[in-house]
Amino acid sequence: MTNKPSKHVSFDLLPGHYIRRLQQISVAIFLQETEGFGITPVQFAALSALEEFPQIDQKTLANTIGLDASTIGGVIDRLESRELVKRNPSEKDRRVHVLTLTSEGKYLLEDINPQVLKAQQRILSPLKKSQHAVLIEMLDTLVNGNNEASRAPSSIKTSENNIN
Amino acid sequence: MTNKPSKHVSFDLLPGHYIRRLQQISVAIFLQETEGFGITPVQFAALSALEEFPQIDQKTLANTIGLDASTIGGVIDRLESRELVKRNPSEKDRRVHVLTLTSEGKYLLEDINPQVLKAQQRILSPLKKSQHAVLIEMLDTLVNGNNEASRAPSSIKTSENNIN
DNA sequence: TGCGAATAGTAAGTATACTTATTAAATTAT
DNA sequence: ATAATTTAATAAGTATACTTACTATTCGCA
Repeated sequence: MTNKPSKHVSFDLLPGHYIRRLQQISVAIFLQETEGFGITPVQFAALSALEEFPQIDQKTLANTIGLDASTIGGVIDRLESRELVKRNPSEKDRRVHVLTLTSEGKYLLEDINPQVLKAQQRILSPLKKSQHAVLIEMLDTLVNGNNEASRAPSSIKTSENNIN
Repeated sequence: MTNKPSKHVSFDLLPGHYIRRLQQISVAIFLQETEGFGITPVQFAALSALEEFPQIDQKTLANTIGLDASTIGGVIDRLESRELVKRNPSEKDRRVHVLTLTSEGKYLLEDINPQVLKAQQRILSPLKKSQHAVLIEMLDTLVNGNNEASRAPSSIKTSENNIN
């Protein structure tokens, strides 16, 4: 490594490069396995979060799935135009749009879930089964350990006592 | 702020979700550590690849850093407008643009390299030192093991799809 | 040699994902 | 109570990153 003529960095040894490539691959596999649903990974995350936490507003949803406030609007626009999600004005705070899953949204989630799981397994498939949990654990450590670096930190993880 | 997390949030146990979040964080840290250079991770990868493999064309560069052919054009546009890179017509093949690093490009690479290394260390910092190589190894396994899933694989051509 | 196939690059369209700025509404401070 | 601040959402601008479609050129082969 130090016998290289120049002091350039071999970009393919850098974690950032691998992380970017893995994200590209992860998205590609997700889209392949969920073909026909027309749903992106981010849209799926939004729908899942809405199923788990109904009636949340856009900002909370953004924080939950790790998105910037300015990004979530477009995501909701696309889900709303397909009537998978509804935007309702809040009575308590007129700035807020309360989000709800429609029945179609719920049905789609049910249908797509097995395919999403298949995609996740396929992403991990080059690793030995015993290594899957090790990787997840490491990713969790990296994401939560670098929480402050992200614009949209998942604050729900750190504030309460649910850290395991 | 006070949104109650569930013990078992399905989507954030999924590797795809962690990978997406880690990519966001990785980019954010890169940009923080290289502030003032105005260079993105992809642009850095392109410059590094050009330093290592001078005189390559856009397609080869795209394959080298794992980018789609339609994405590399814009990246080169931006680097060329800052005169970090030059597009030269090839004499052998008039379709091809041969790329070269300018002196400014080389100087910038030299200057930015320490900051890039710092960024990479910061990304990994939540892990124990002994785990760094384990993670890189796993990422390498995942990226190369899922090579065919990516649009821009380094060498794989799906010769099977001659179906017209 | 000539013609269809393949290739390099570009363009248009869609979807994250960020930044800063703006608007409207709610909250805090004086 | 009014002013200052904060907040939720949106908008405009930039940069990946993909898809399909298109042009220009080169290659393969009969």
